[in-house]
Amino acid sequence: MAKQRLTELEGAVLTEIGHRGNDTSFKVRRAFERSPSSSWSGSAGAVYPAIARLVDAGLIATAPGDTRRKTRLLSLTEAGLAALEAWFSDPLAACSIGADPFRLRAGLWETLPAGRRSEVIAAMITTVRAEMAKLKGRDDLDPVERIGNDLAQMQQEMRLGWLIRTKTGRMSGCL
Amino acid sequence: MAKQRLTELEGAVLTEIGHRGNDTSFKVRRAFERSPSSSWSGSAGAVYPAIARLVDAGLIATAPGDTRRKTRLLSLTEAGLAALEAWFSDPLAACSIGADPFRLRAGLWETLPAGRRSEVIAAMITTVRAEMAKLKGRDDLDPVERIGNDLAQMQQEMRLGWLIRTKTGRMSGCL
DNA sequence: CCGAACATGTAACCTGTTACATGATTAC
DNA sequence: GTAATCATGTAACAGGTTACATGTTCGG
Repeated sequence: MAKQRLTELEGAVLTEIGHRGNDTSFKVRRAFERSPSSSWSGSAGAVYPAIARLVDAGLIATAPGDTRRKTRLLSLTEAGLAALEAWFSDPLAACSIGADPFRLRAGLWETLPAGRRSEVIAAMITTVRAEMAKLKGRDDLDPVERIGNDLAQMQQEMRLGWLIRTKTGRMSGCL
Repeated sequence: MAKQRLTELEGAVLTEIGHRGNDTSFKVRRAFERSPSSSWSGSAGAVYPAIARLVDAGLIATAPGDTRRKTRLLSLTEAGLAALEAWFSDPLAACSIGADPFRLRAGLWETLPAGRRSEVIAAMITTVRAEMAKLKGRDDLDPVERIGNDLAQMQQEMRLGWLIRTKTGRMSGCL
């Protein structure tokens, strides 16, 4: 009955329901769709089955909402709240490295010939700046999401700093 | 025949073969197993089928190696090299946000009662320091992987800074 | 000789993606 | 009225995880 360990998606679903006021499956799904992170597609085929699993595991309770639209209001059970806290308090899971597309690719840019490398680095700088502007423009965030958004901005700033250091370091060597 | 778009795993496989001297399926797999990132399991059921797909797509060429052990030596075809470069040069893919377990959880720590929150933050600080030490201890890295390792360290340093700022900020309010 | 590491793969299962299907409500 | 949004799901497919199966080579 009780789930062994929550996936990232399941933890995020419990977060949406427990701390972000998204009380229907649709709102949870839409929240993922609007997330700036590329790892959340918010596809119905992922979110609805995940919620169904969590209901089966006794972590989410359902109550009838607007009956004409057959909406189901979702809330965390006590077990769900405990599972969520266990999920987000686990240091090994929280502090692990994760999947960063930038980190995965950055080493390869150095293997390019100098001209092409400058082009690619310049394109990356432009794109990081654009992504950062998007993150800064988000203003309808609750406190929980605000912190995630701040951390995402800090990561983009870190990338930008690295790109600029790399560029100037290499360029000065080429002149 | 040609693949439409490479997944992160497929791009990483081509990287291992093209720029890290891992010329057999087993070495590629072992490289993923030893990666500090939690997103690579290096499971045979992921790596071998991925390589098979890339061979089918004409991106990887195979040559017989030690025949007794039926090893196959892998190398990138011209198409494979081009696909790899397209993969790592795409700015939108490279600069997207990715899946960060820390960012996903950090907002929730603030929802804990003060005592529990201090405990959790302290545990996170300890774990981030330990992870950072592991990253610093890795010394058998080629140039491509070295850059990825540096970026991972920078991210852990960023996390540590955030944790300490959060802790002191909150603690001073509590005193 | 025996265990660890090398070397390659498969099968069952679970999860996520894409695309489809259905229908109600709201804004113009 | 009609297009967008709300609202809930399913089916086919792709991909990853776990566990298993098989055999070789090397160090002690």
